[in-house]
Amino acid sequence: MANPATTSMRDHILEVASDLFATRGINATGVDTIVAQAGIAKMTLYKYFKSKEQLIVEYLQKHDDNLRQGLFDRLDANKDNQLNTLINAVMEWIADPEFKGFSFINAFVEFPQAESAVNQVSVEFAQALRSTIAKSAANSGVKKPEILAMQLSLLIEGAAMAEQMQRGSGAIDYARDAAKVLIAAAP
Amino acid sequence: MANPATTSMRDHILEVASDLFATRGINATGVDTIVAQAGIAKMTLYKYFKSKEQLIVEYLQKHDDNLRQGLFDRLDANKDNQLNTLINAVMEWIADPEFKGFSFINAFVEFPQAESAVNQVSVEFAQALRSTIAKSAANSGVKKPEILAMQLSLLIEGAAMAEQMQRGSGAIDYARDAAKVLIAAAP
DNA sequence: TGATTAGTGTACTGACCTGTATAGTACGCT
DNA sequence: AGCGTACTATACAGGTCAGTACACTAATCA
Repeated sequence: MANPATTSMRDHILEVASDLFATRGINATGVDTIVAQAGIAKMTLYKYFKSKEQLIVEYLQKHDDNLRQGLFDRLDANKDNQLNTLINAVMEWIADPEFKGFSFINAFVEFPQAESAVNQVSVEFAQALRSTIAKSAANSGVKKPEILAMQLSLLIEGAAMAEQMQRGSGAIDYARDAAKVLIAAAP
Repeated sequence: MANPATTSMRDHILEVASDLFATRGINATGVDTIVAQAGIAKMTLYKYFKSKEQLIVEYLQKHDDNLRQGLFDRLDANKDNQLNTLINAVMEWIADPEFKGFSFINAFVEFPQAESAVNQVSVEFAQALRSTIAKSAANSGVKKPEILAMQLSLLIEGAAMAEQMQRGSGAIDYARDAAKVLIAAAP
């Protein structure tokens, strides 16, 4: 492990696992791979996480926290024109070369069964993002913030997929333009 | 197997596999499961398909053909207002309770590595859908059909994901509304 | 010094994976 | 009757999966 003093073992493991989940996919990443990449013993992983599923759920949680925190920081810094600020922040997030897709979408696809805890958590986070957008819309005086939020989240999720599938396709810019049109058209 | 006279063995296998891929996920569906569900011997599967990967690719191809054919039929039946016809057709496709997501998106997520044949085929089909939309846009006299097509495809893919994650969320209707706004705003 | 704690390394279990080998059966055609 | 084809059933190879057992080392702290 690189830096045991500043980074706790638990965080280190979660970080390595997150990176592998994001780049290779969740199901395609075995526990042995995580252990090897983290340079630790398997027992250590299972000391901090009771199962691979727990690791996955915490990975989703972490990504959600990061996204959420980034958005809130931007929104706090720019109190007016919240909706555009939010859209710009999300699009920059997607445009980052390190972006590997929204983890909750990927996890949802990899765990399609509603009984799965991973599936449930994914759905929750998708709804949370939508409700964050809705709050911004409400603050901007939009009459039916939930509807606009849904529409914007479609654009956002679509842009994330498109940009993942074909980097530099222009999806981000066109999504931003479309968002502006939809925002302007919302009562 | 149910009906060997009207359905060839090969089609039967592909049909069973497609159903399992769509409902359980591709990686989560083992060859043994397909074989058991189809009521055949494993050797028979490998007589018709040289690998699981080939089965996956043909599954994607089949779904793409179905979607494409459905759209063309609708477009042929309604020569004017092609863009709205197309959007309506896609949204009905998604609203179908049997709809389990666009297979090319799910496959792309399950096979994130660009080297994978499944990944490449998925990207191709995503682009093909976009170019179908672009043609309709061009026929409708839109100035920059590729841009509008990209925006509409974001909405479509987003709506597919949202409807998958939460049935009856209204995503479809709001996506349709958003599409109308974007189409009206396109030069 | 001695005990506790954190972590390592290796080997293992039992299940599941894709793909193959092999022997046998059912049936139609000539 | 004899042959070829299509398919089945079972077993297996070789690998990977998640998760556990156990003996070991190194460091900390009383």
